[in-house]
Amino acid sequence: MSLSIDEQLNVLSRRCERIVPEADLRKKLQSGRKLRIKLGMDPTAPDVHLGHAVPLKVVRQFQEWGHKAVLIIGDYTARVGDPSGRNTTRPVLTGEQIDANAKTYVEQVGKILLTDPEHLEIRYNGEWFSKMGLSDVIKLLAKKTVAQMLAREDFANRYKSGVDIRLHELIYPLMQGYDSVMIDADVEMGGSDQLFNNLVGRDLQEDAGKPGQAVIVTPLLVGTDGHMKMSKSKGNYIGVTDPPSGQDGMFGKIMSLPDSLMEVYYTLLTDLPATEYKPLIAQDPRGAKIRLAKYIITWLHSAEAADAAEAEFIKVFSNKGVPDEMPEVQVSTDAQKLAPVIVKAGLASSNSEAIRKIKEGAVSLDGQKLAPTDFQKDFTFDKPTVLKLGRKFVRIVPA
RNA sequence: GGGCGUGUACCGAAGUGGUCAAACGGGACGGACUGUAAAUCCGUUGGCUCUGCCUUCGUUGGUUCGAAUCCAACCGCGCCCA
Repeated sequence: MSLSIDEQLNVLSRRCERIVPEADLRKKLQSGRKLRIKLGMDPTAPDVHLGHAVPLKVVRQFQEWGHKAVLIIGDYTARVGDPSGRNTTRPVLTGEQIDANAKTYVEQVGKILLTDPEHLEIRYNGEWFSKMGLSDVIKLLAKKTVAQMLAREDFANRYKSGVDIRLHELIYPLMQGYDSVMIDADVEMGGSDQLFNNLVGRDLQEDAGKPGQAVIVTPLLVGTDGHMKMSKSKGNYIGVTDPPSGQDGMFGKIMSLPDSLMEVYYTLLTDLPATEYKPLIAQDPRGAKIRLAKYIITWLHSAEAADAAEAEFIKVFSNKGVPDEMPEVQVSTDAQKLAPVIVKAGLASSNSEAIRKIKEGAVSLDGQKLAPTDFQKDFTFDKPTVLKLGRKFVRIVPA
């Protein structure tokens, strides 16, 4: 349990892209104090995914060494509403939505972190921001210059390429940094895109006459598409509460990852030694993927769920079978066209799309592929029937 | 406040009076192949009561037999000047 400081830093290095400044972190670890490890989350969407899991795993590591995680829920910033992304004015979230999101956050984060009060403190930044007056805000703004803010890479890029930057976005780093001042963070965790914001926190703390936090950033996890950062809005994420199997389950999502991602996923999401997974990936990429899928499901669900998911996967995809569990739609027993049924089953968003899919040969009933002209036919469902479109299955049940 | 630009489908981007539901690329989705990988090939990518009809090219109103294309006003965005 009592690793030397060097050993601790070595453990951390697996998931840390940068530690700034490393000497400072070393000093904090040496002090023997119980450190406060800050991690901020915006409750704008209710899903925690594997991309978040990377810094969370590091936080968990700190917890196990006896330190305390401080989770900041950015309720105040969410309440203001972030209009970045020009054409989609994001609706301002209501207090209830934020509370609901925050609650599920804490639940989901609990899959990864220790949640007892000794190890976890949860704070909402509305606690201090809601009390600030304009003069306080101006004082905060005066801490930094425009040039300093524009030094941030993504601001600089947007500015250069003419994508607008709203003024409140410029002050986000300051707000986030102010959180660090208020909770006396010793260390702030984040993805590598947070480096700038986190360093602002360090500056603000020192400016306030407090010790500055050390900043640790983790690599960004690439999403299931294989090239963009995992994020909710890109739809390329694996949620920590996703079901183990099924069409949107973890097993399938992990199996469909590009091989090129295997090594990073093993490094960031498992604790297996490189000497073990590297040869595995090289020799048997498919086996490596199955092992990874089972590892992650065991971690976030259970070993039994992992076995079941594997069995299901082999049955459905390796042996082209039919899954045990699938969503059901109730449909009347009258003769009817198939397209509306496909829409009702959620496999297409319009009749036209459903008809196209039939014409493309993507649709089958009980394993019988439909002919392109079958969209004109009437079908009668007097017994349960398995409808398949692409990889997705739905059971049609007579009502 | 002034000048100059610009606004096309999920994104980028053609199209400057009819042959435009709108080229092309990316993405996405399907099919073949496979390891639900990659690569490759093929198809689809506004809606509908589907061999036809309806609605779309920032918004509204006009010109015209006919407009994404011309005119006007308005709105958004960018750059420059103040």
